[in-house]
Amino acid sequence: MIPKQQVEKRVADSLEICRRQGVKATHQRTEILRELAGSEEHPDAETILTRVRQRVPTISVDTIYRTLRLLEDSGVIARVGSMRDRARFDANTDRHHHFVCTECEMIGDFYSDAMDQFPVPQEVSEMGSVEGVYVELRGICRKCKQKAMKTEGRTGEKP
Amino acid sequence: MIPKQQVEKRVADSLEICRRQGVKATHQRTEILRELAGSEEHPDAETILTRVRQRVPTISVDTIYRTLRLLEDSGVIARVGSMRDRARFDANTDRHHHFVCTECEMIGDFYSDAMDQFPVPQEVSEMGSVEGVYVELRGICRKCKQKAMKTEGRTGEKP
DNA sequence: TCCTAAATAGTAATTATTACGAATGGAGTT
DNA sequence: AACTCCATTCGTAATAATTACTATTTAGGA
Repeated sequence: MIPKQQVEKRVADSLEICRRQGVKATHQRTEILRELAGSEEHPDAETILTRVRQRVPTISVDTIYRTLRLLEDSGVIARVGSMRDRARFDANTDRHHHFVCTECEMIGDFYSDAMDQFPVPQEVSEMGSVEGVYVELRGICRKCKQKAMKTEGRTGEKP
Repeated sequence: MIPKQQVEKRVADSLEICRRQGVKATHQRTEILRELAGSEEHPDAETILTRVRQRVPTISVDTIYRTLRLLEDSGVIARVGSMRDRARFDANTDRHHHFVCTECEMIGDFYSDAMDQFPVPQEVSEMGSVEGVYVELRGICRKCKQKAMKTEGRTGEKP
């Protein structure tokens, strides 16, 4: 669980960045941001909608999606996760990367100076100018691995 | 343009990998694979459908999507591109990464030993076992940058 | 050749996301 | 406070991409 104080700081910082870009800090935007900043699980739009509705019961689907796009464009949230599933979001603006479990879709954050400081290959410089990096490590998380072990143990058993 | 010989080799190799997994090499699958292997632009499902139809006029939407999923699961093609747009595909199975233009969605391949050999941080090892890496460099491609320059030149002009 | 499971075509259904039009709300002005 | 103006939101409809269904076809082994 993320400390409340930390959540509020992130919300305040993000809204400040928005304001500097002329994006107003409405009640709905604040709550969406707060929901995301307080979550470690990188929720999808529907999950965010359900949760925010507990506090803002009339919030609409349109507002959720519109706001998520807006916040993404403003650079205070990011879209993460393998593209085979629905979009998921992250309000952590610190430079970091993600581990994605291809089994259960769990997404975890991690930090890596090495990955942050990639040398941009010549090849790429010739294609254009690099402004961001997205790194995703994919694999099987602990939980899923254990589950697989158990299931494997059963193979060969009589029914 | 990719040399025909190279395309055919890629197709043959991919089908061989499929067969070893018990996946049959049907006409449709072969043509979808051939289309992808012969393209450098990382086409989306619809584009693949249109192009393959010139050779296999009766191929269905279902077959395209089903096959793309199957080939992805078999590991002979990959899903690429920023998740804000539709899925795009790549039949290049050599270890490589992508540069994506956030303006025009152009996708270019590049190779980088440095990125291939990144040390997996302890943090991540604790989350699970890493089986793949997806790296995407994002920015503005040459073409779009030039276009932006021209447009910028116009600002301030009378209408 | 014949058999059987797997694959496909054509179409319908589902799901996520975006768009629309009326209504609301907030900042600045008088 | 009342008024204006423009952005934002709500509720719902529409769109776009992807997946599912069922009858028919096909591949590949016995």
